[in-house]
Amino acid sequence: MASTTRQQAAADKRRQILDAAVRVFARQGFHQCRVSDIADEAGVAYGLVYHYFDSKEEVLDTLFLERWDVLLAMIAELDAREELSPREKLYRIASFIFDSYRHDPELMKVIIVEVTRAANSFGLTHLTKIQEAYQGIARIVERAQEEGQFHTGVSAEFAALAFYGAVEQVLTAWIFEVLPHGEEDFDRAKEFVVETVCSGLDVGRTD
Amino acid sequence: MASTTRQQAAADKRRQILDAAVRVFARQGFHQCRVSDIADEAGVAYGLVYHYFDSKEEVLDTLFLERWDVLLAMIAELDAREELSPREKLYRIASFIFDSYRHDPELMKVIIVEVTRAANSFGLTHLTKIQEAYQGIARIVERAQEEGQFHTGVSAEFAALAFYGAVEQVLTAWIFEVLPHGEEDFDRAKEFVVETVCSGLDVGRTD
DNA sequence: CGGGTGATTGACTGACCAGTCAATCCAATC
DNA sequence: GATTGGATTGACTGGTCAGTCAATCACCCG
Repeated sequence: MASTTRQQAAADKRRQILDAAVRVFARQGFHQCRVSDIADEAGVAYGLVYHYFDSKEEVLDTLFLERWDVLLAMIAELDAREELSPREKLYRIASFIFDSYRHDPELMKVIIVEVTRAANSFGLTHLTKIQEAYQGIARIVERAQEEGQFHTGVSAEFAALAFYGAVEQVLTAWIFEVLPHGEEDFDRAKEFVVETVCSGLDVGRTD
Repeated sequence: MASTTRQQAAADKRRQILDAAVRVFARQGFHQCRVSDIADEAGVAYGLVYHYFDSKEEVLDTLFLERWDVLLAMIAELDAREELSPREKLYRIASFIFDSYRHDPELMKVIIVEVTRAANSFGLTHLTKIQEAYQGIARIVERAQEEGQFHTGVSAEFAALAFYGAVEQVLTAWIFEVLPHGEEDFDRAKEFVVETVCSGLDVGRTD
């Protein structure tokens, strides 16, 4: 177990750097911070960051993928659950995303602001990964349309984009404090987004 | 009128620089391009950019505000039009934005990618302006709720965010070619976004 | 014309910072 | 207690660019 201790210590240091990076990226932004800021925040020498990562970008990269892959797995799993209504599926996706923010606002801020909404070179690197999320949502909508639970007047791709766009926009509003967000707002937001996308704003629905 | 000619020439040069900046920003991105790229594209000396603008950012600034102020005026004007249904009002806002893209995709790409979705220092500078758009849309929704045309189960702010988020997401998908966009897709997009937000995806509506 | 004012030029400077690297440390192993 | 190799250090380098500025140009007015 001796070597395990060594490996464990190394893995801990790596994580320590990643955690520090989240705080620094959230506070200053990816482009505005220096690698030395991350090292300082982690209480580690400058060069060590380059021992564990090839570049500054790879640090952000790692943070994004760690979390995004969980989302993708979650969407895929949801798609297969025949017993759930499409509305319930969308509700769970919205829940997952909003709860991710509730649980770790700094990490979600970094992911949304520096990757998902970042149209610069970096955002493009992960375009495929981001698209996978849209496509997963679109598949859920499509299936609901085939089964007659959603009407077919709107293409599934558009619907997925609209749903995801609404979620991200609310999150962005929270991140930049354009919209207040107390503890109860998280659950309201889930309901609201799903309600809007599924039932719309018009009066005269059954619901 | 001699001095007018002089002034006119100067104004033309300024515009020439702005137009070049749109192309360069759209092609390379704000942070990725150098001021010399703008000057070269405009066929003008490096220093002249600084004769007409205080900084690289002021160039982007100017491009954004020129267009965004038109949008804000349009929303405000729409809000006052008693005879239009809320659905029609939202349709016109979506139309304005999508048509702006159709008419000048490079400019809209710059505005969306480098300002509206740019959460970095620059996006924050214009947060207030961007918020004004949300608030304008929210006012339209609110008014529709008061008059019983929209149900009150969703707060007007959330609805506005969802609507704008959906529009921006579709635009972003076009910009990054995640979604194809032939000439007929513009009109489809307007319908789809408004349909989704107003009537929702559920079956069993009157419409 | 001649002087003045604003337009135009582009070389240069100063600051910044990602990534490198040679040196040092230290824990595990024999 | 000597050896080895990964972990750790931080000074340094090389390249990039925004913004400055002194010089030059061209139009206009008296």
